[in-house]
Amino acid sequence: MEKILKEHKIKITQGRLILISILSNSENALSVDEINEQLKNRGESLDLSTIYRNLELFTNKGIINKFDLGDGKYNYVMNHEEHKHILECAVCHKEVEIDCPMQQVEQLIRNKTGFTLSEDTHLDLKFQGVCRDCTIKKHK
Amino acid sequence: MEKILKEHKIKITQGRLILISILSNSENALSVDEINEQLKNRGESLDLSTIYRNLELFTNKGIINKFDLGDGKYNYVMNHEEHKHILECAVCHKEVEIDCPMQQVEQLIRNKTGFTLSEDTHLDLKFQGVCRDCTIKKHK
DNA sequence: ATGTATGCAAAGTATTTGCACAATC
DNA sequence: GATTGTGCAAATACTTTGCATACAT
Repeated sequence: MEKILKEHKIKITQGRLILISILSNSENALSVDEINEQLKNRGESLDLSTIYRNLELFTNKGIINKFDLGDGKYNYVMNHEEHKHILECAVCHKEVEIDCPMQQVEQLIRNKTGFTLSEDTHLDLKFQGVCRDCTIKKHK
Repeated sequence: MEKILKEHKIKITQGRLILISILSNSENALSVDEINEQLKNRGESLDLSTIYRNLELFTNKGIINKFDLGDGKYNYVMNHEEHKHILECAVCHKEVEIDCPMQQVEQLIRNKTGFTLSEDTHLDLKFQGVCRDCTIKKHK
């Protein structure tokens, strides 16, 4: 657990270690409520503001991802797949890089159906698109 | 606009017609704030509670979709692609049907990058997965 | 010792709900 | 005319922020 924090140059505190541990041990995206429950289960406690502040820190560092799974609040998961995809505009050929959006889709599907997608589901995803500028020009 | 409401057996009111009209005229997912702005632009007004109640109604009827685009609130779009995908468990071959999750991905990408994905991006999406029961058995 | 993290209390934002009145079929 | 929708006001849920104290290096 310490390794993750060190790698991202985050000061090590008891609370952060526990948070990372809780997140690492869950395949599901966890709500703040669920994280709090798990803290209680371990006989620990952290203030809500501390939890939120650290989750935001971890999110900014790319350690975790947060998604709304349709329940009006955020759910947090370890960011296992850090790979990117390239989007190329079909008109002007400008390129943009995006984080693979499939982790969110995987969480949504897991949440709604209980199905765990196989890891390679998205590997050959090719996105085709048109950038904003070219979209605007087209409409003129 | 009336047609959509009639098709779903929703009582026609002035407010609902305007809401559907606003949503129909936007390719982007709109936040409640943005919907409210557009109401003002048209010289109309609806109470927030009315807006929320109707958006929920439309969502339940499948007329619109709501997504969080990473800004902590919901954004609402007409549900253009109503097609489903079949998820088959690789172990027990149970099947589950899910709404195509790509509309949310498209909105996320449009929101973050300005790119509009081509409509056929997702047509040949094949999801492979394992259902909850079989996942649990595997871990035993 | 310095800088950063935490807890507490309060505030902010998005959304929901109860109820009386108004609009629709 | 009976039922359903709306506005208003208040409540709820989630998340954020300010500040004084505590912790980590």
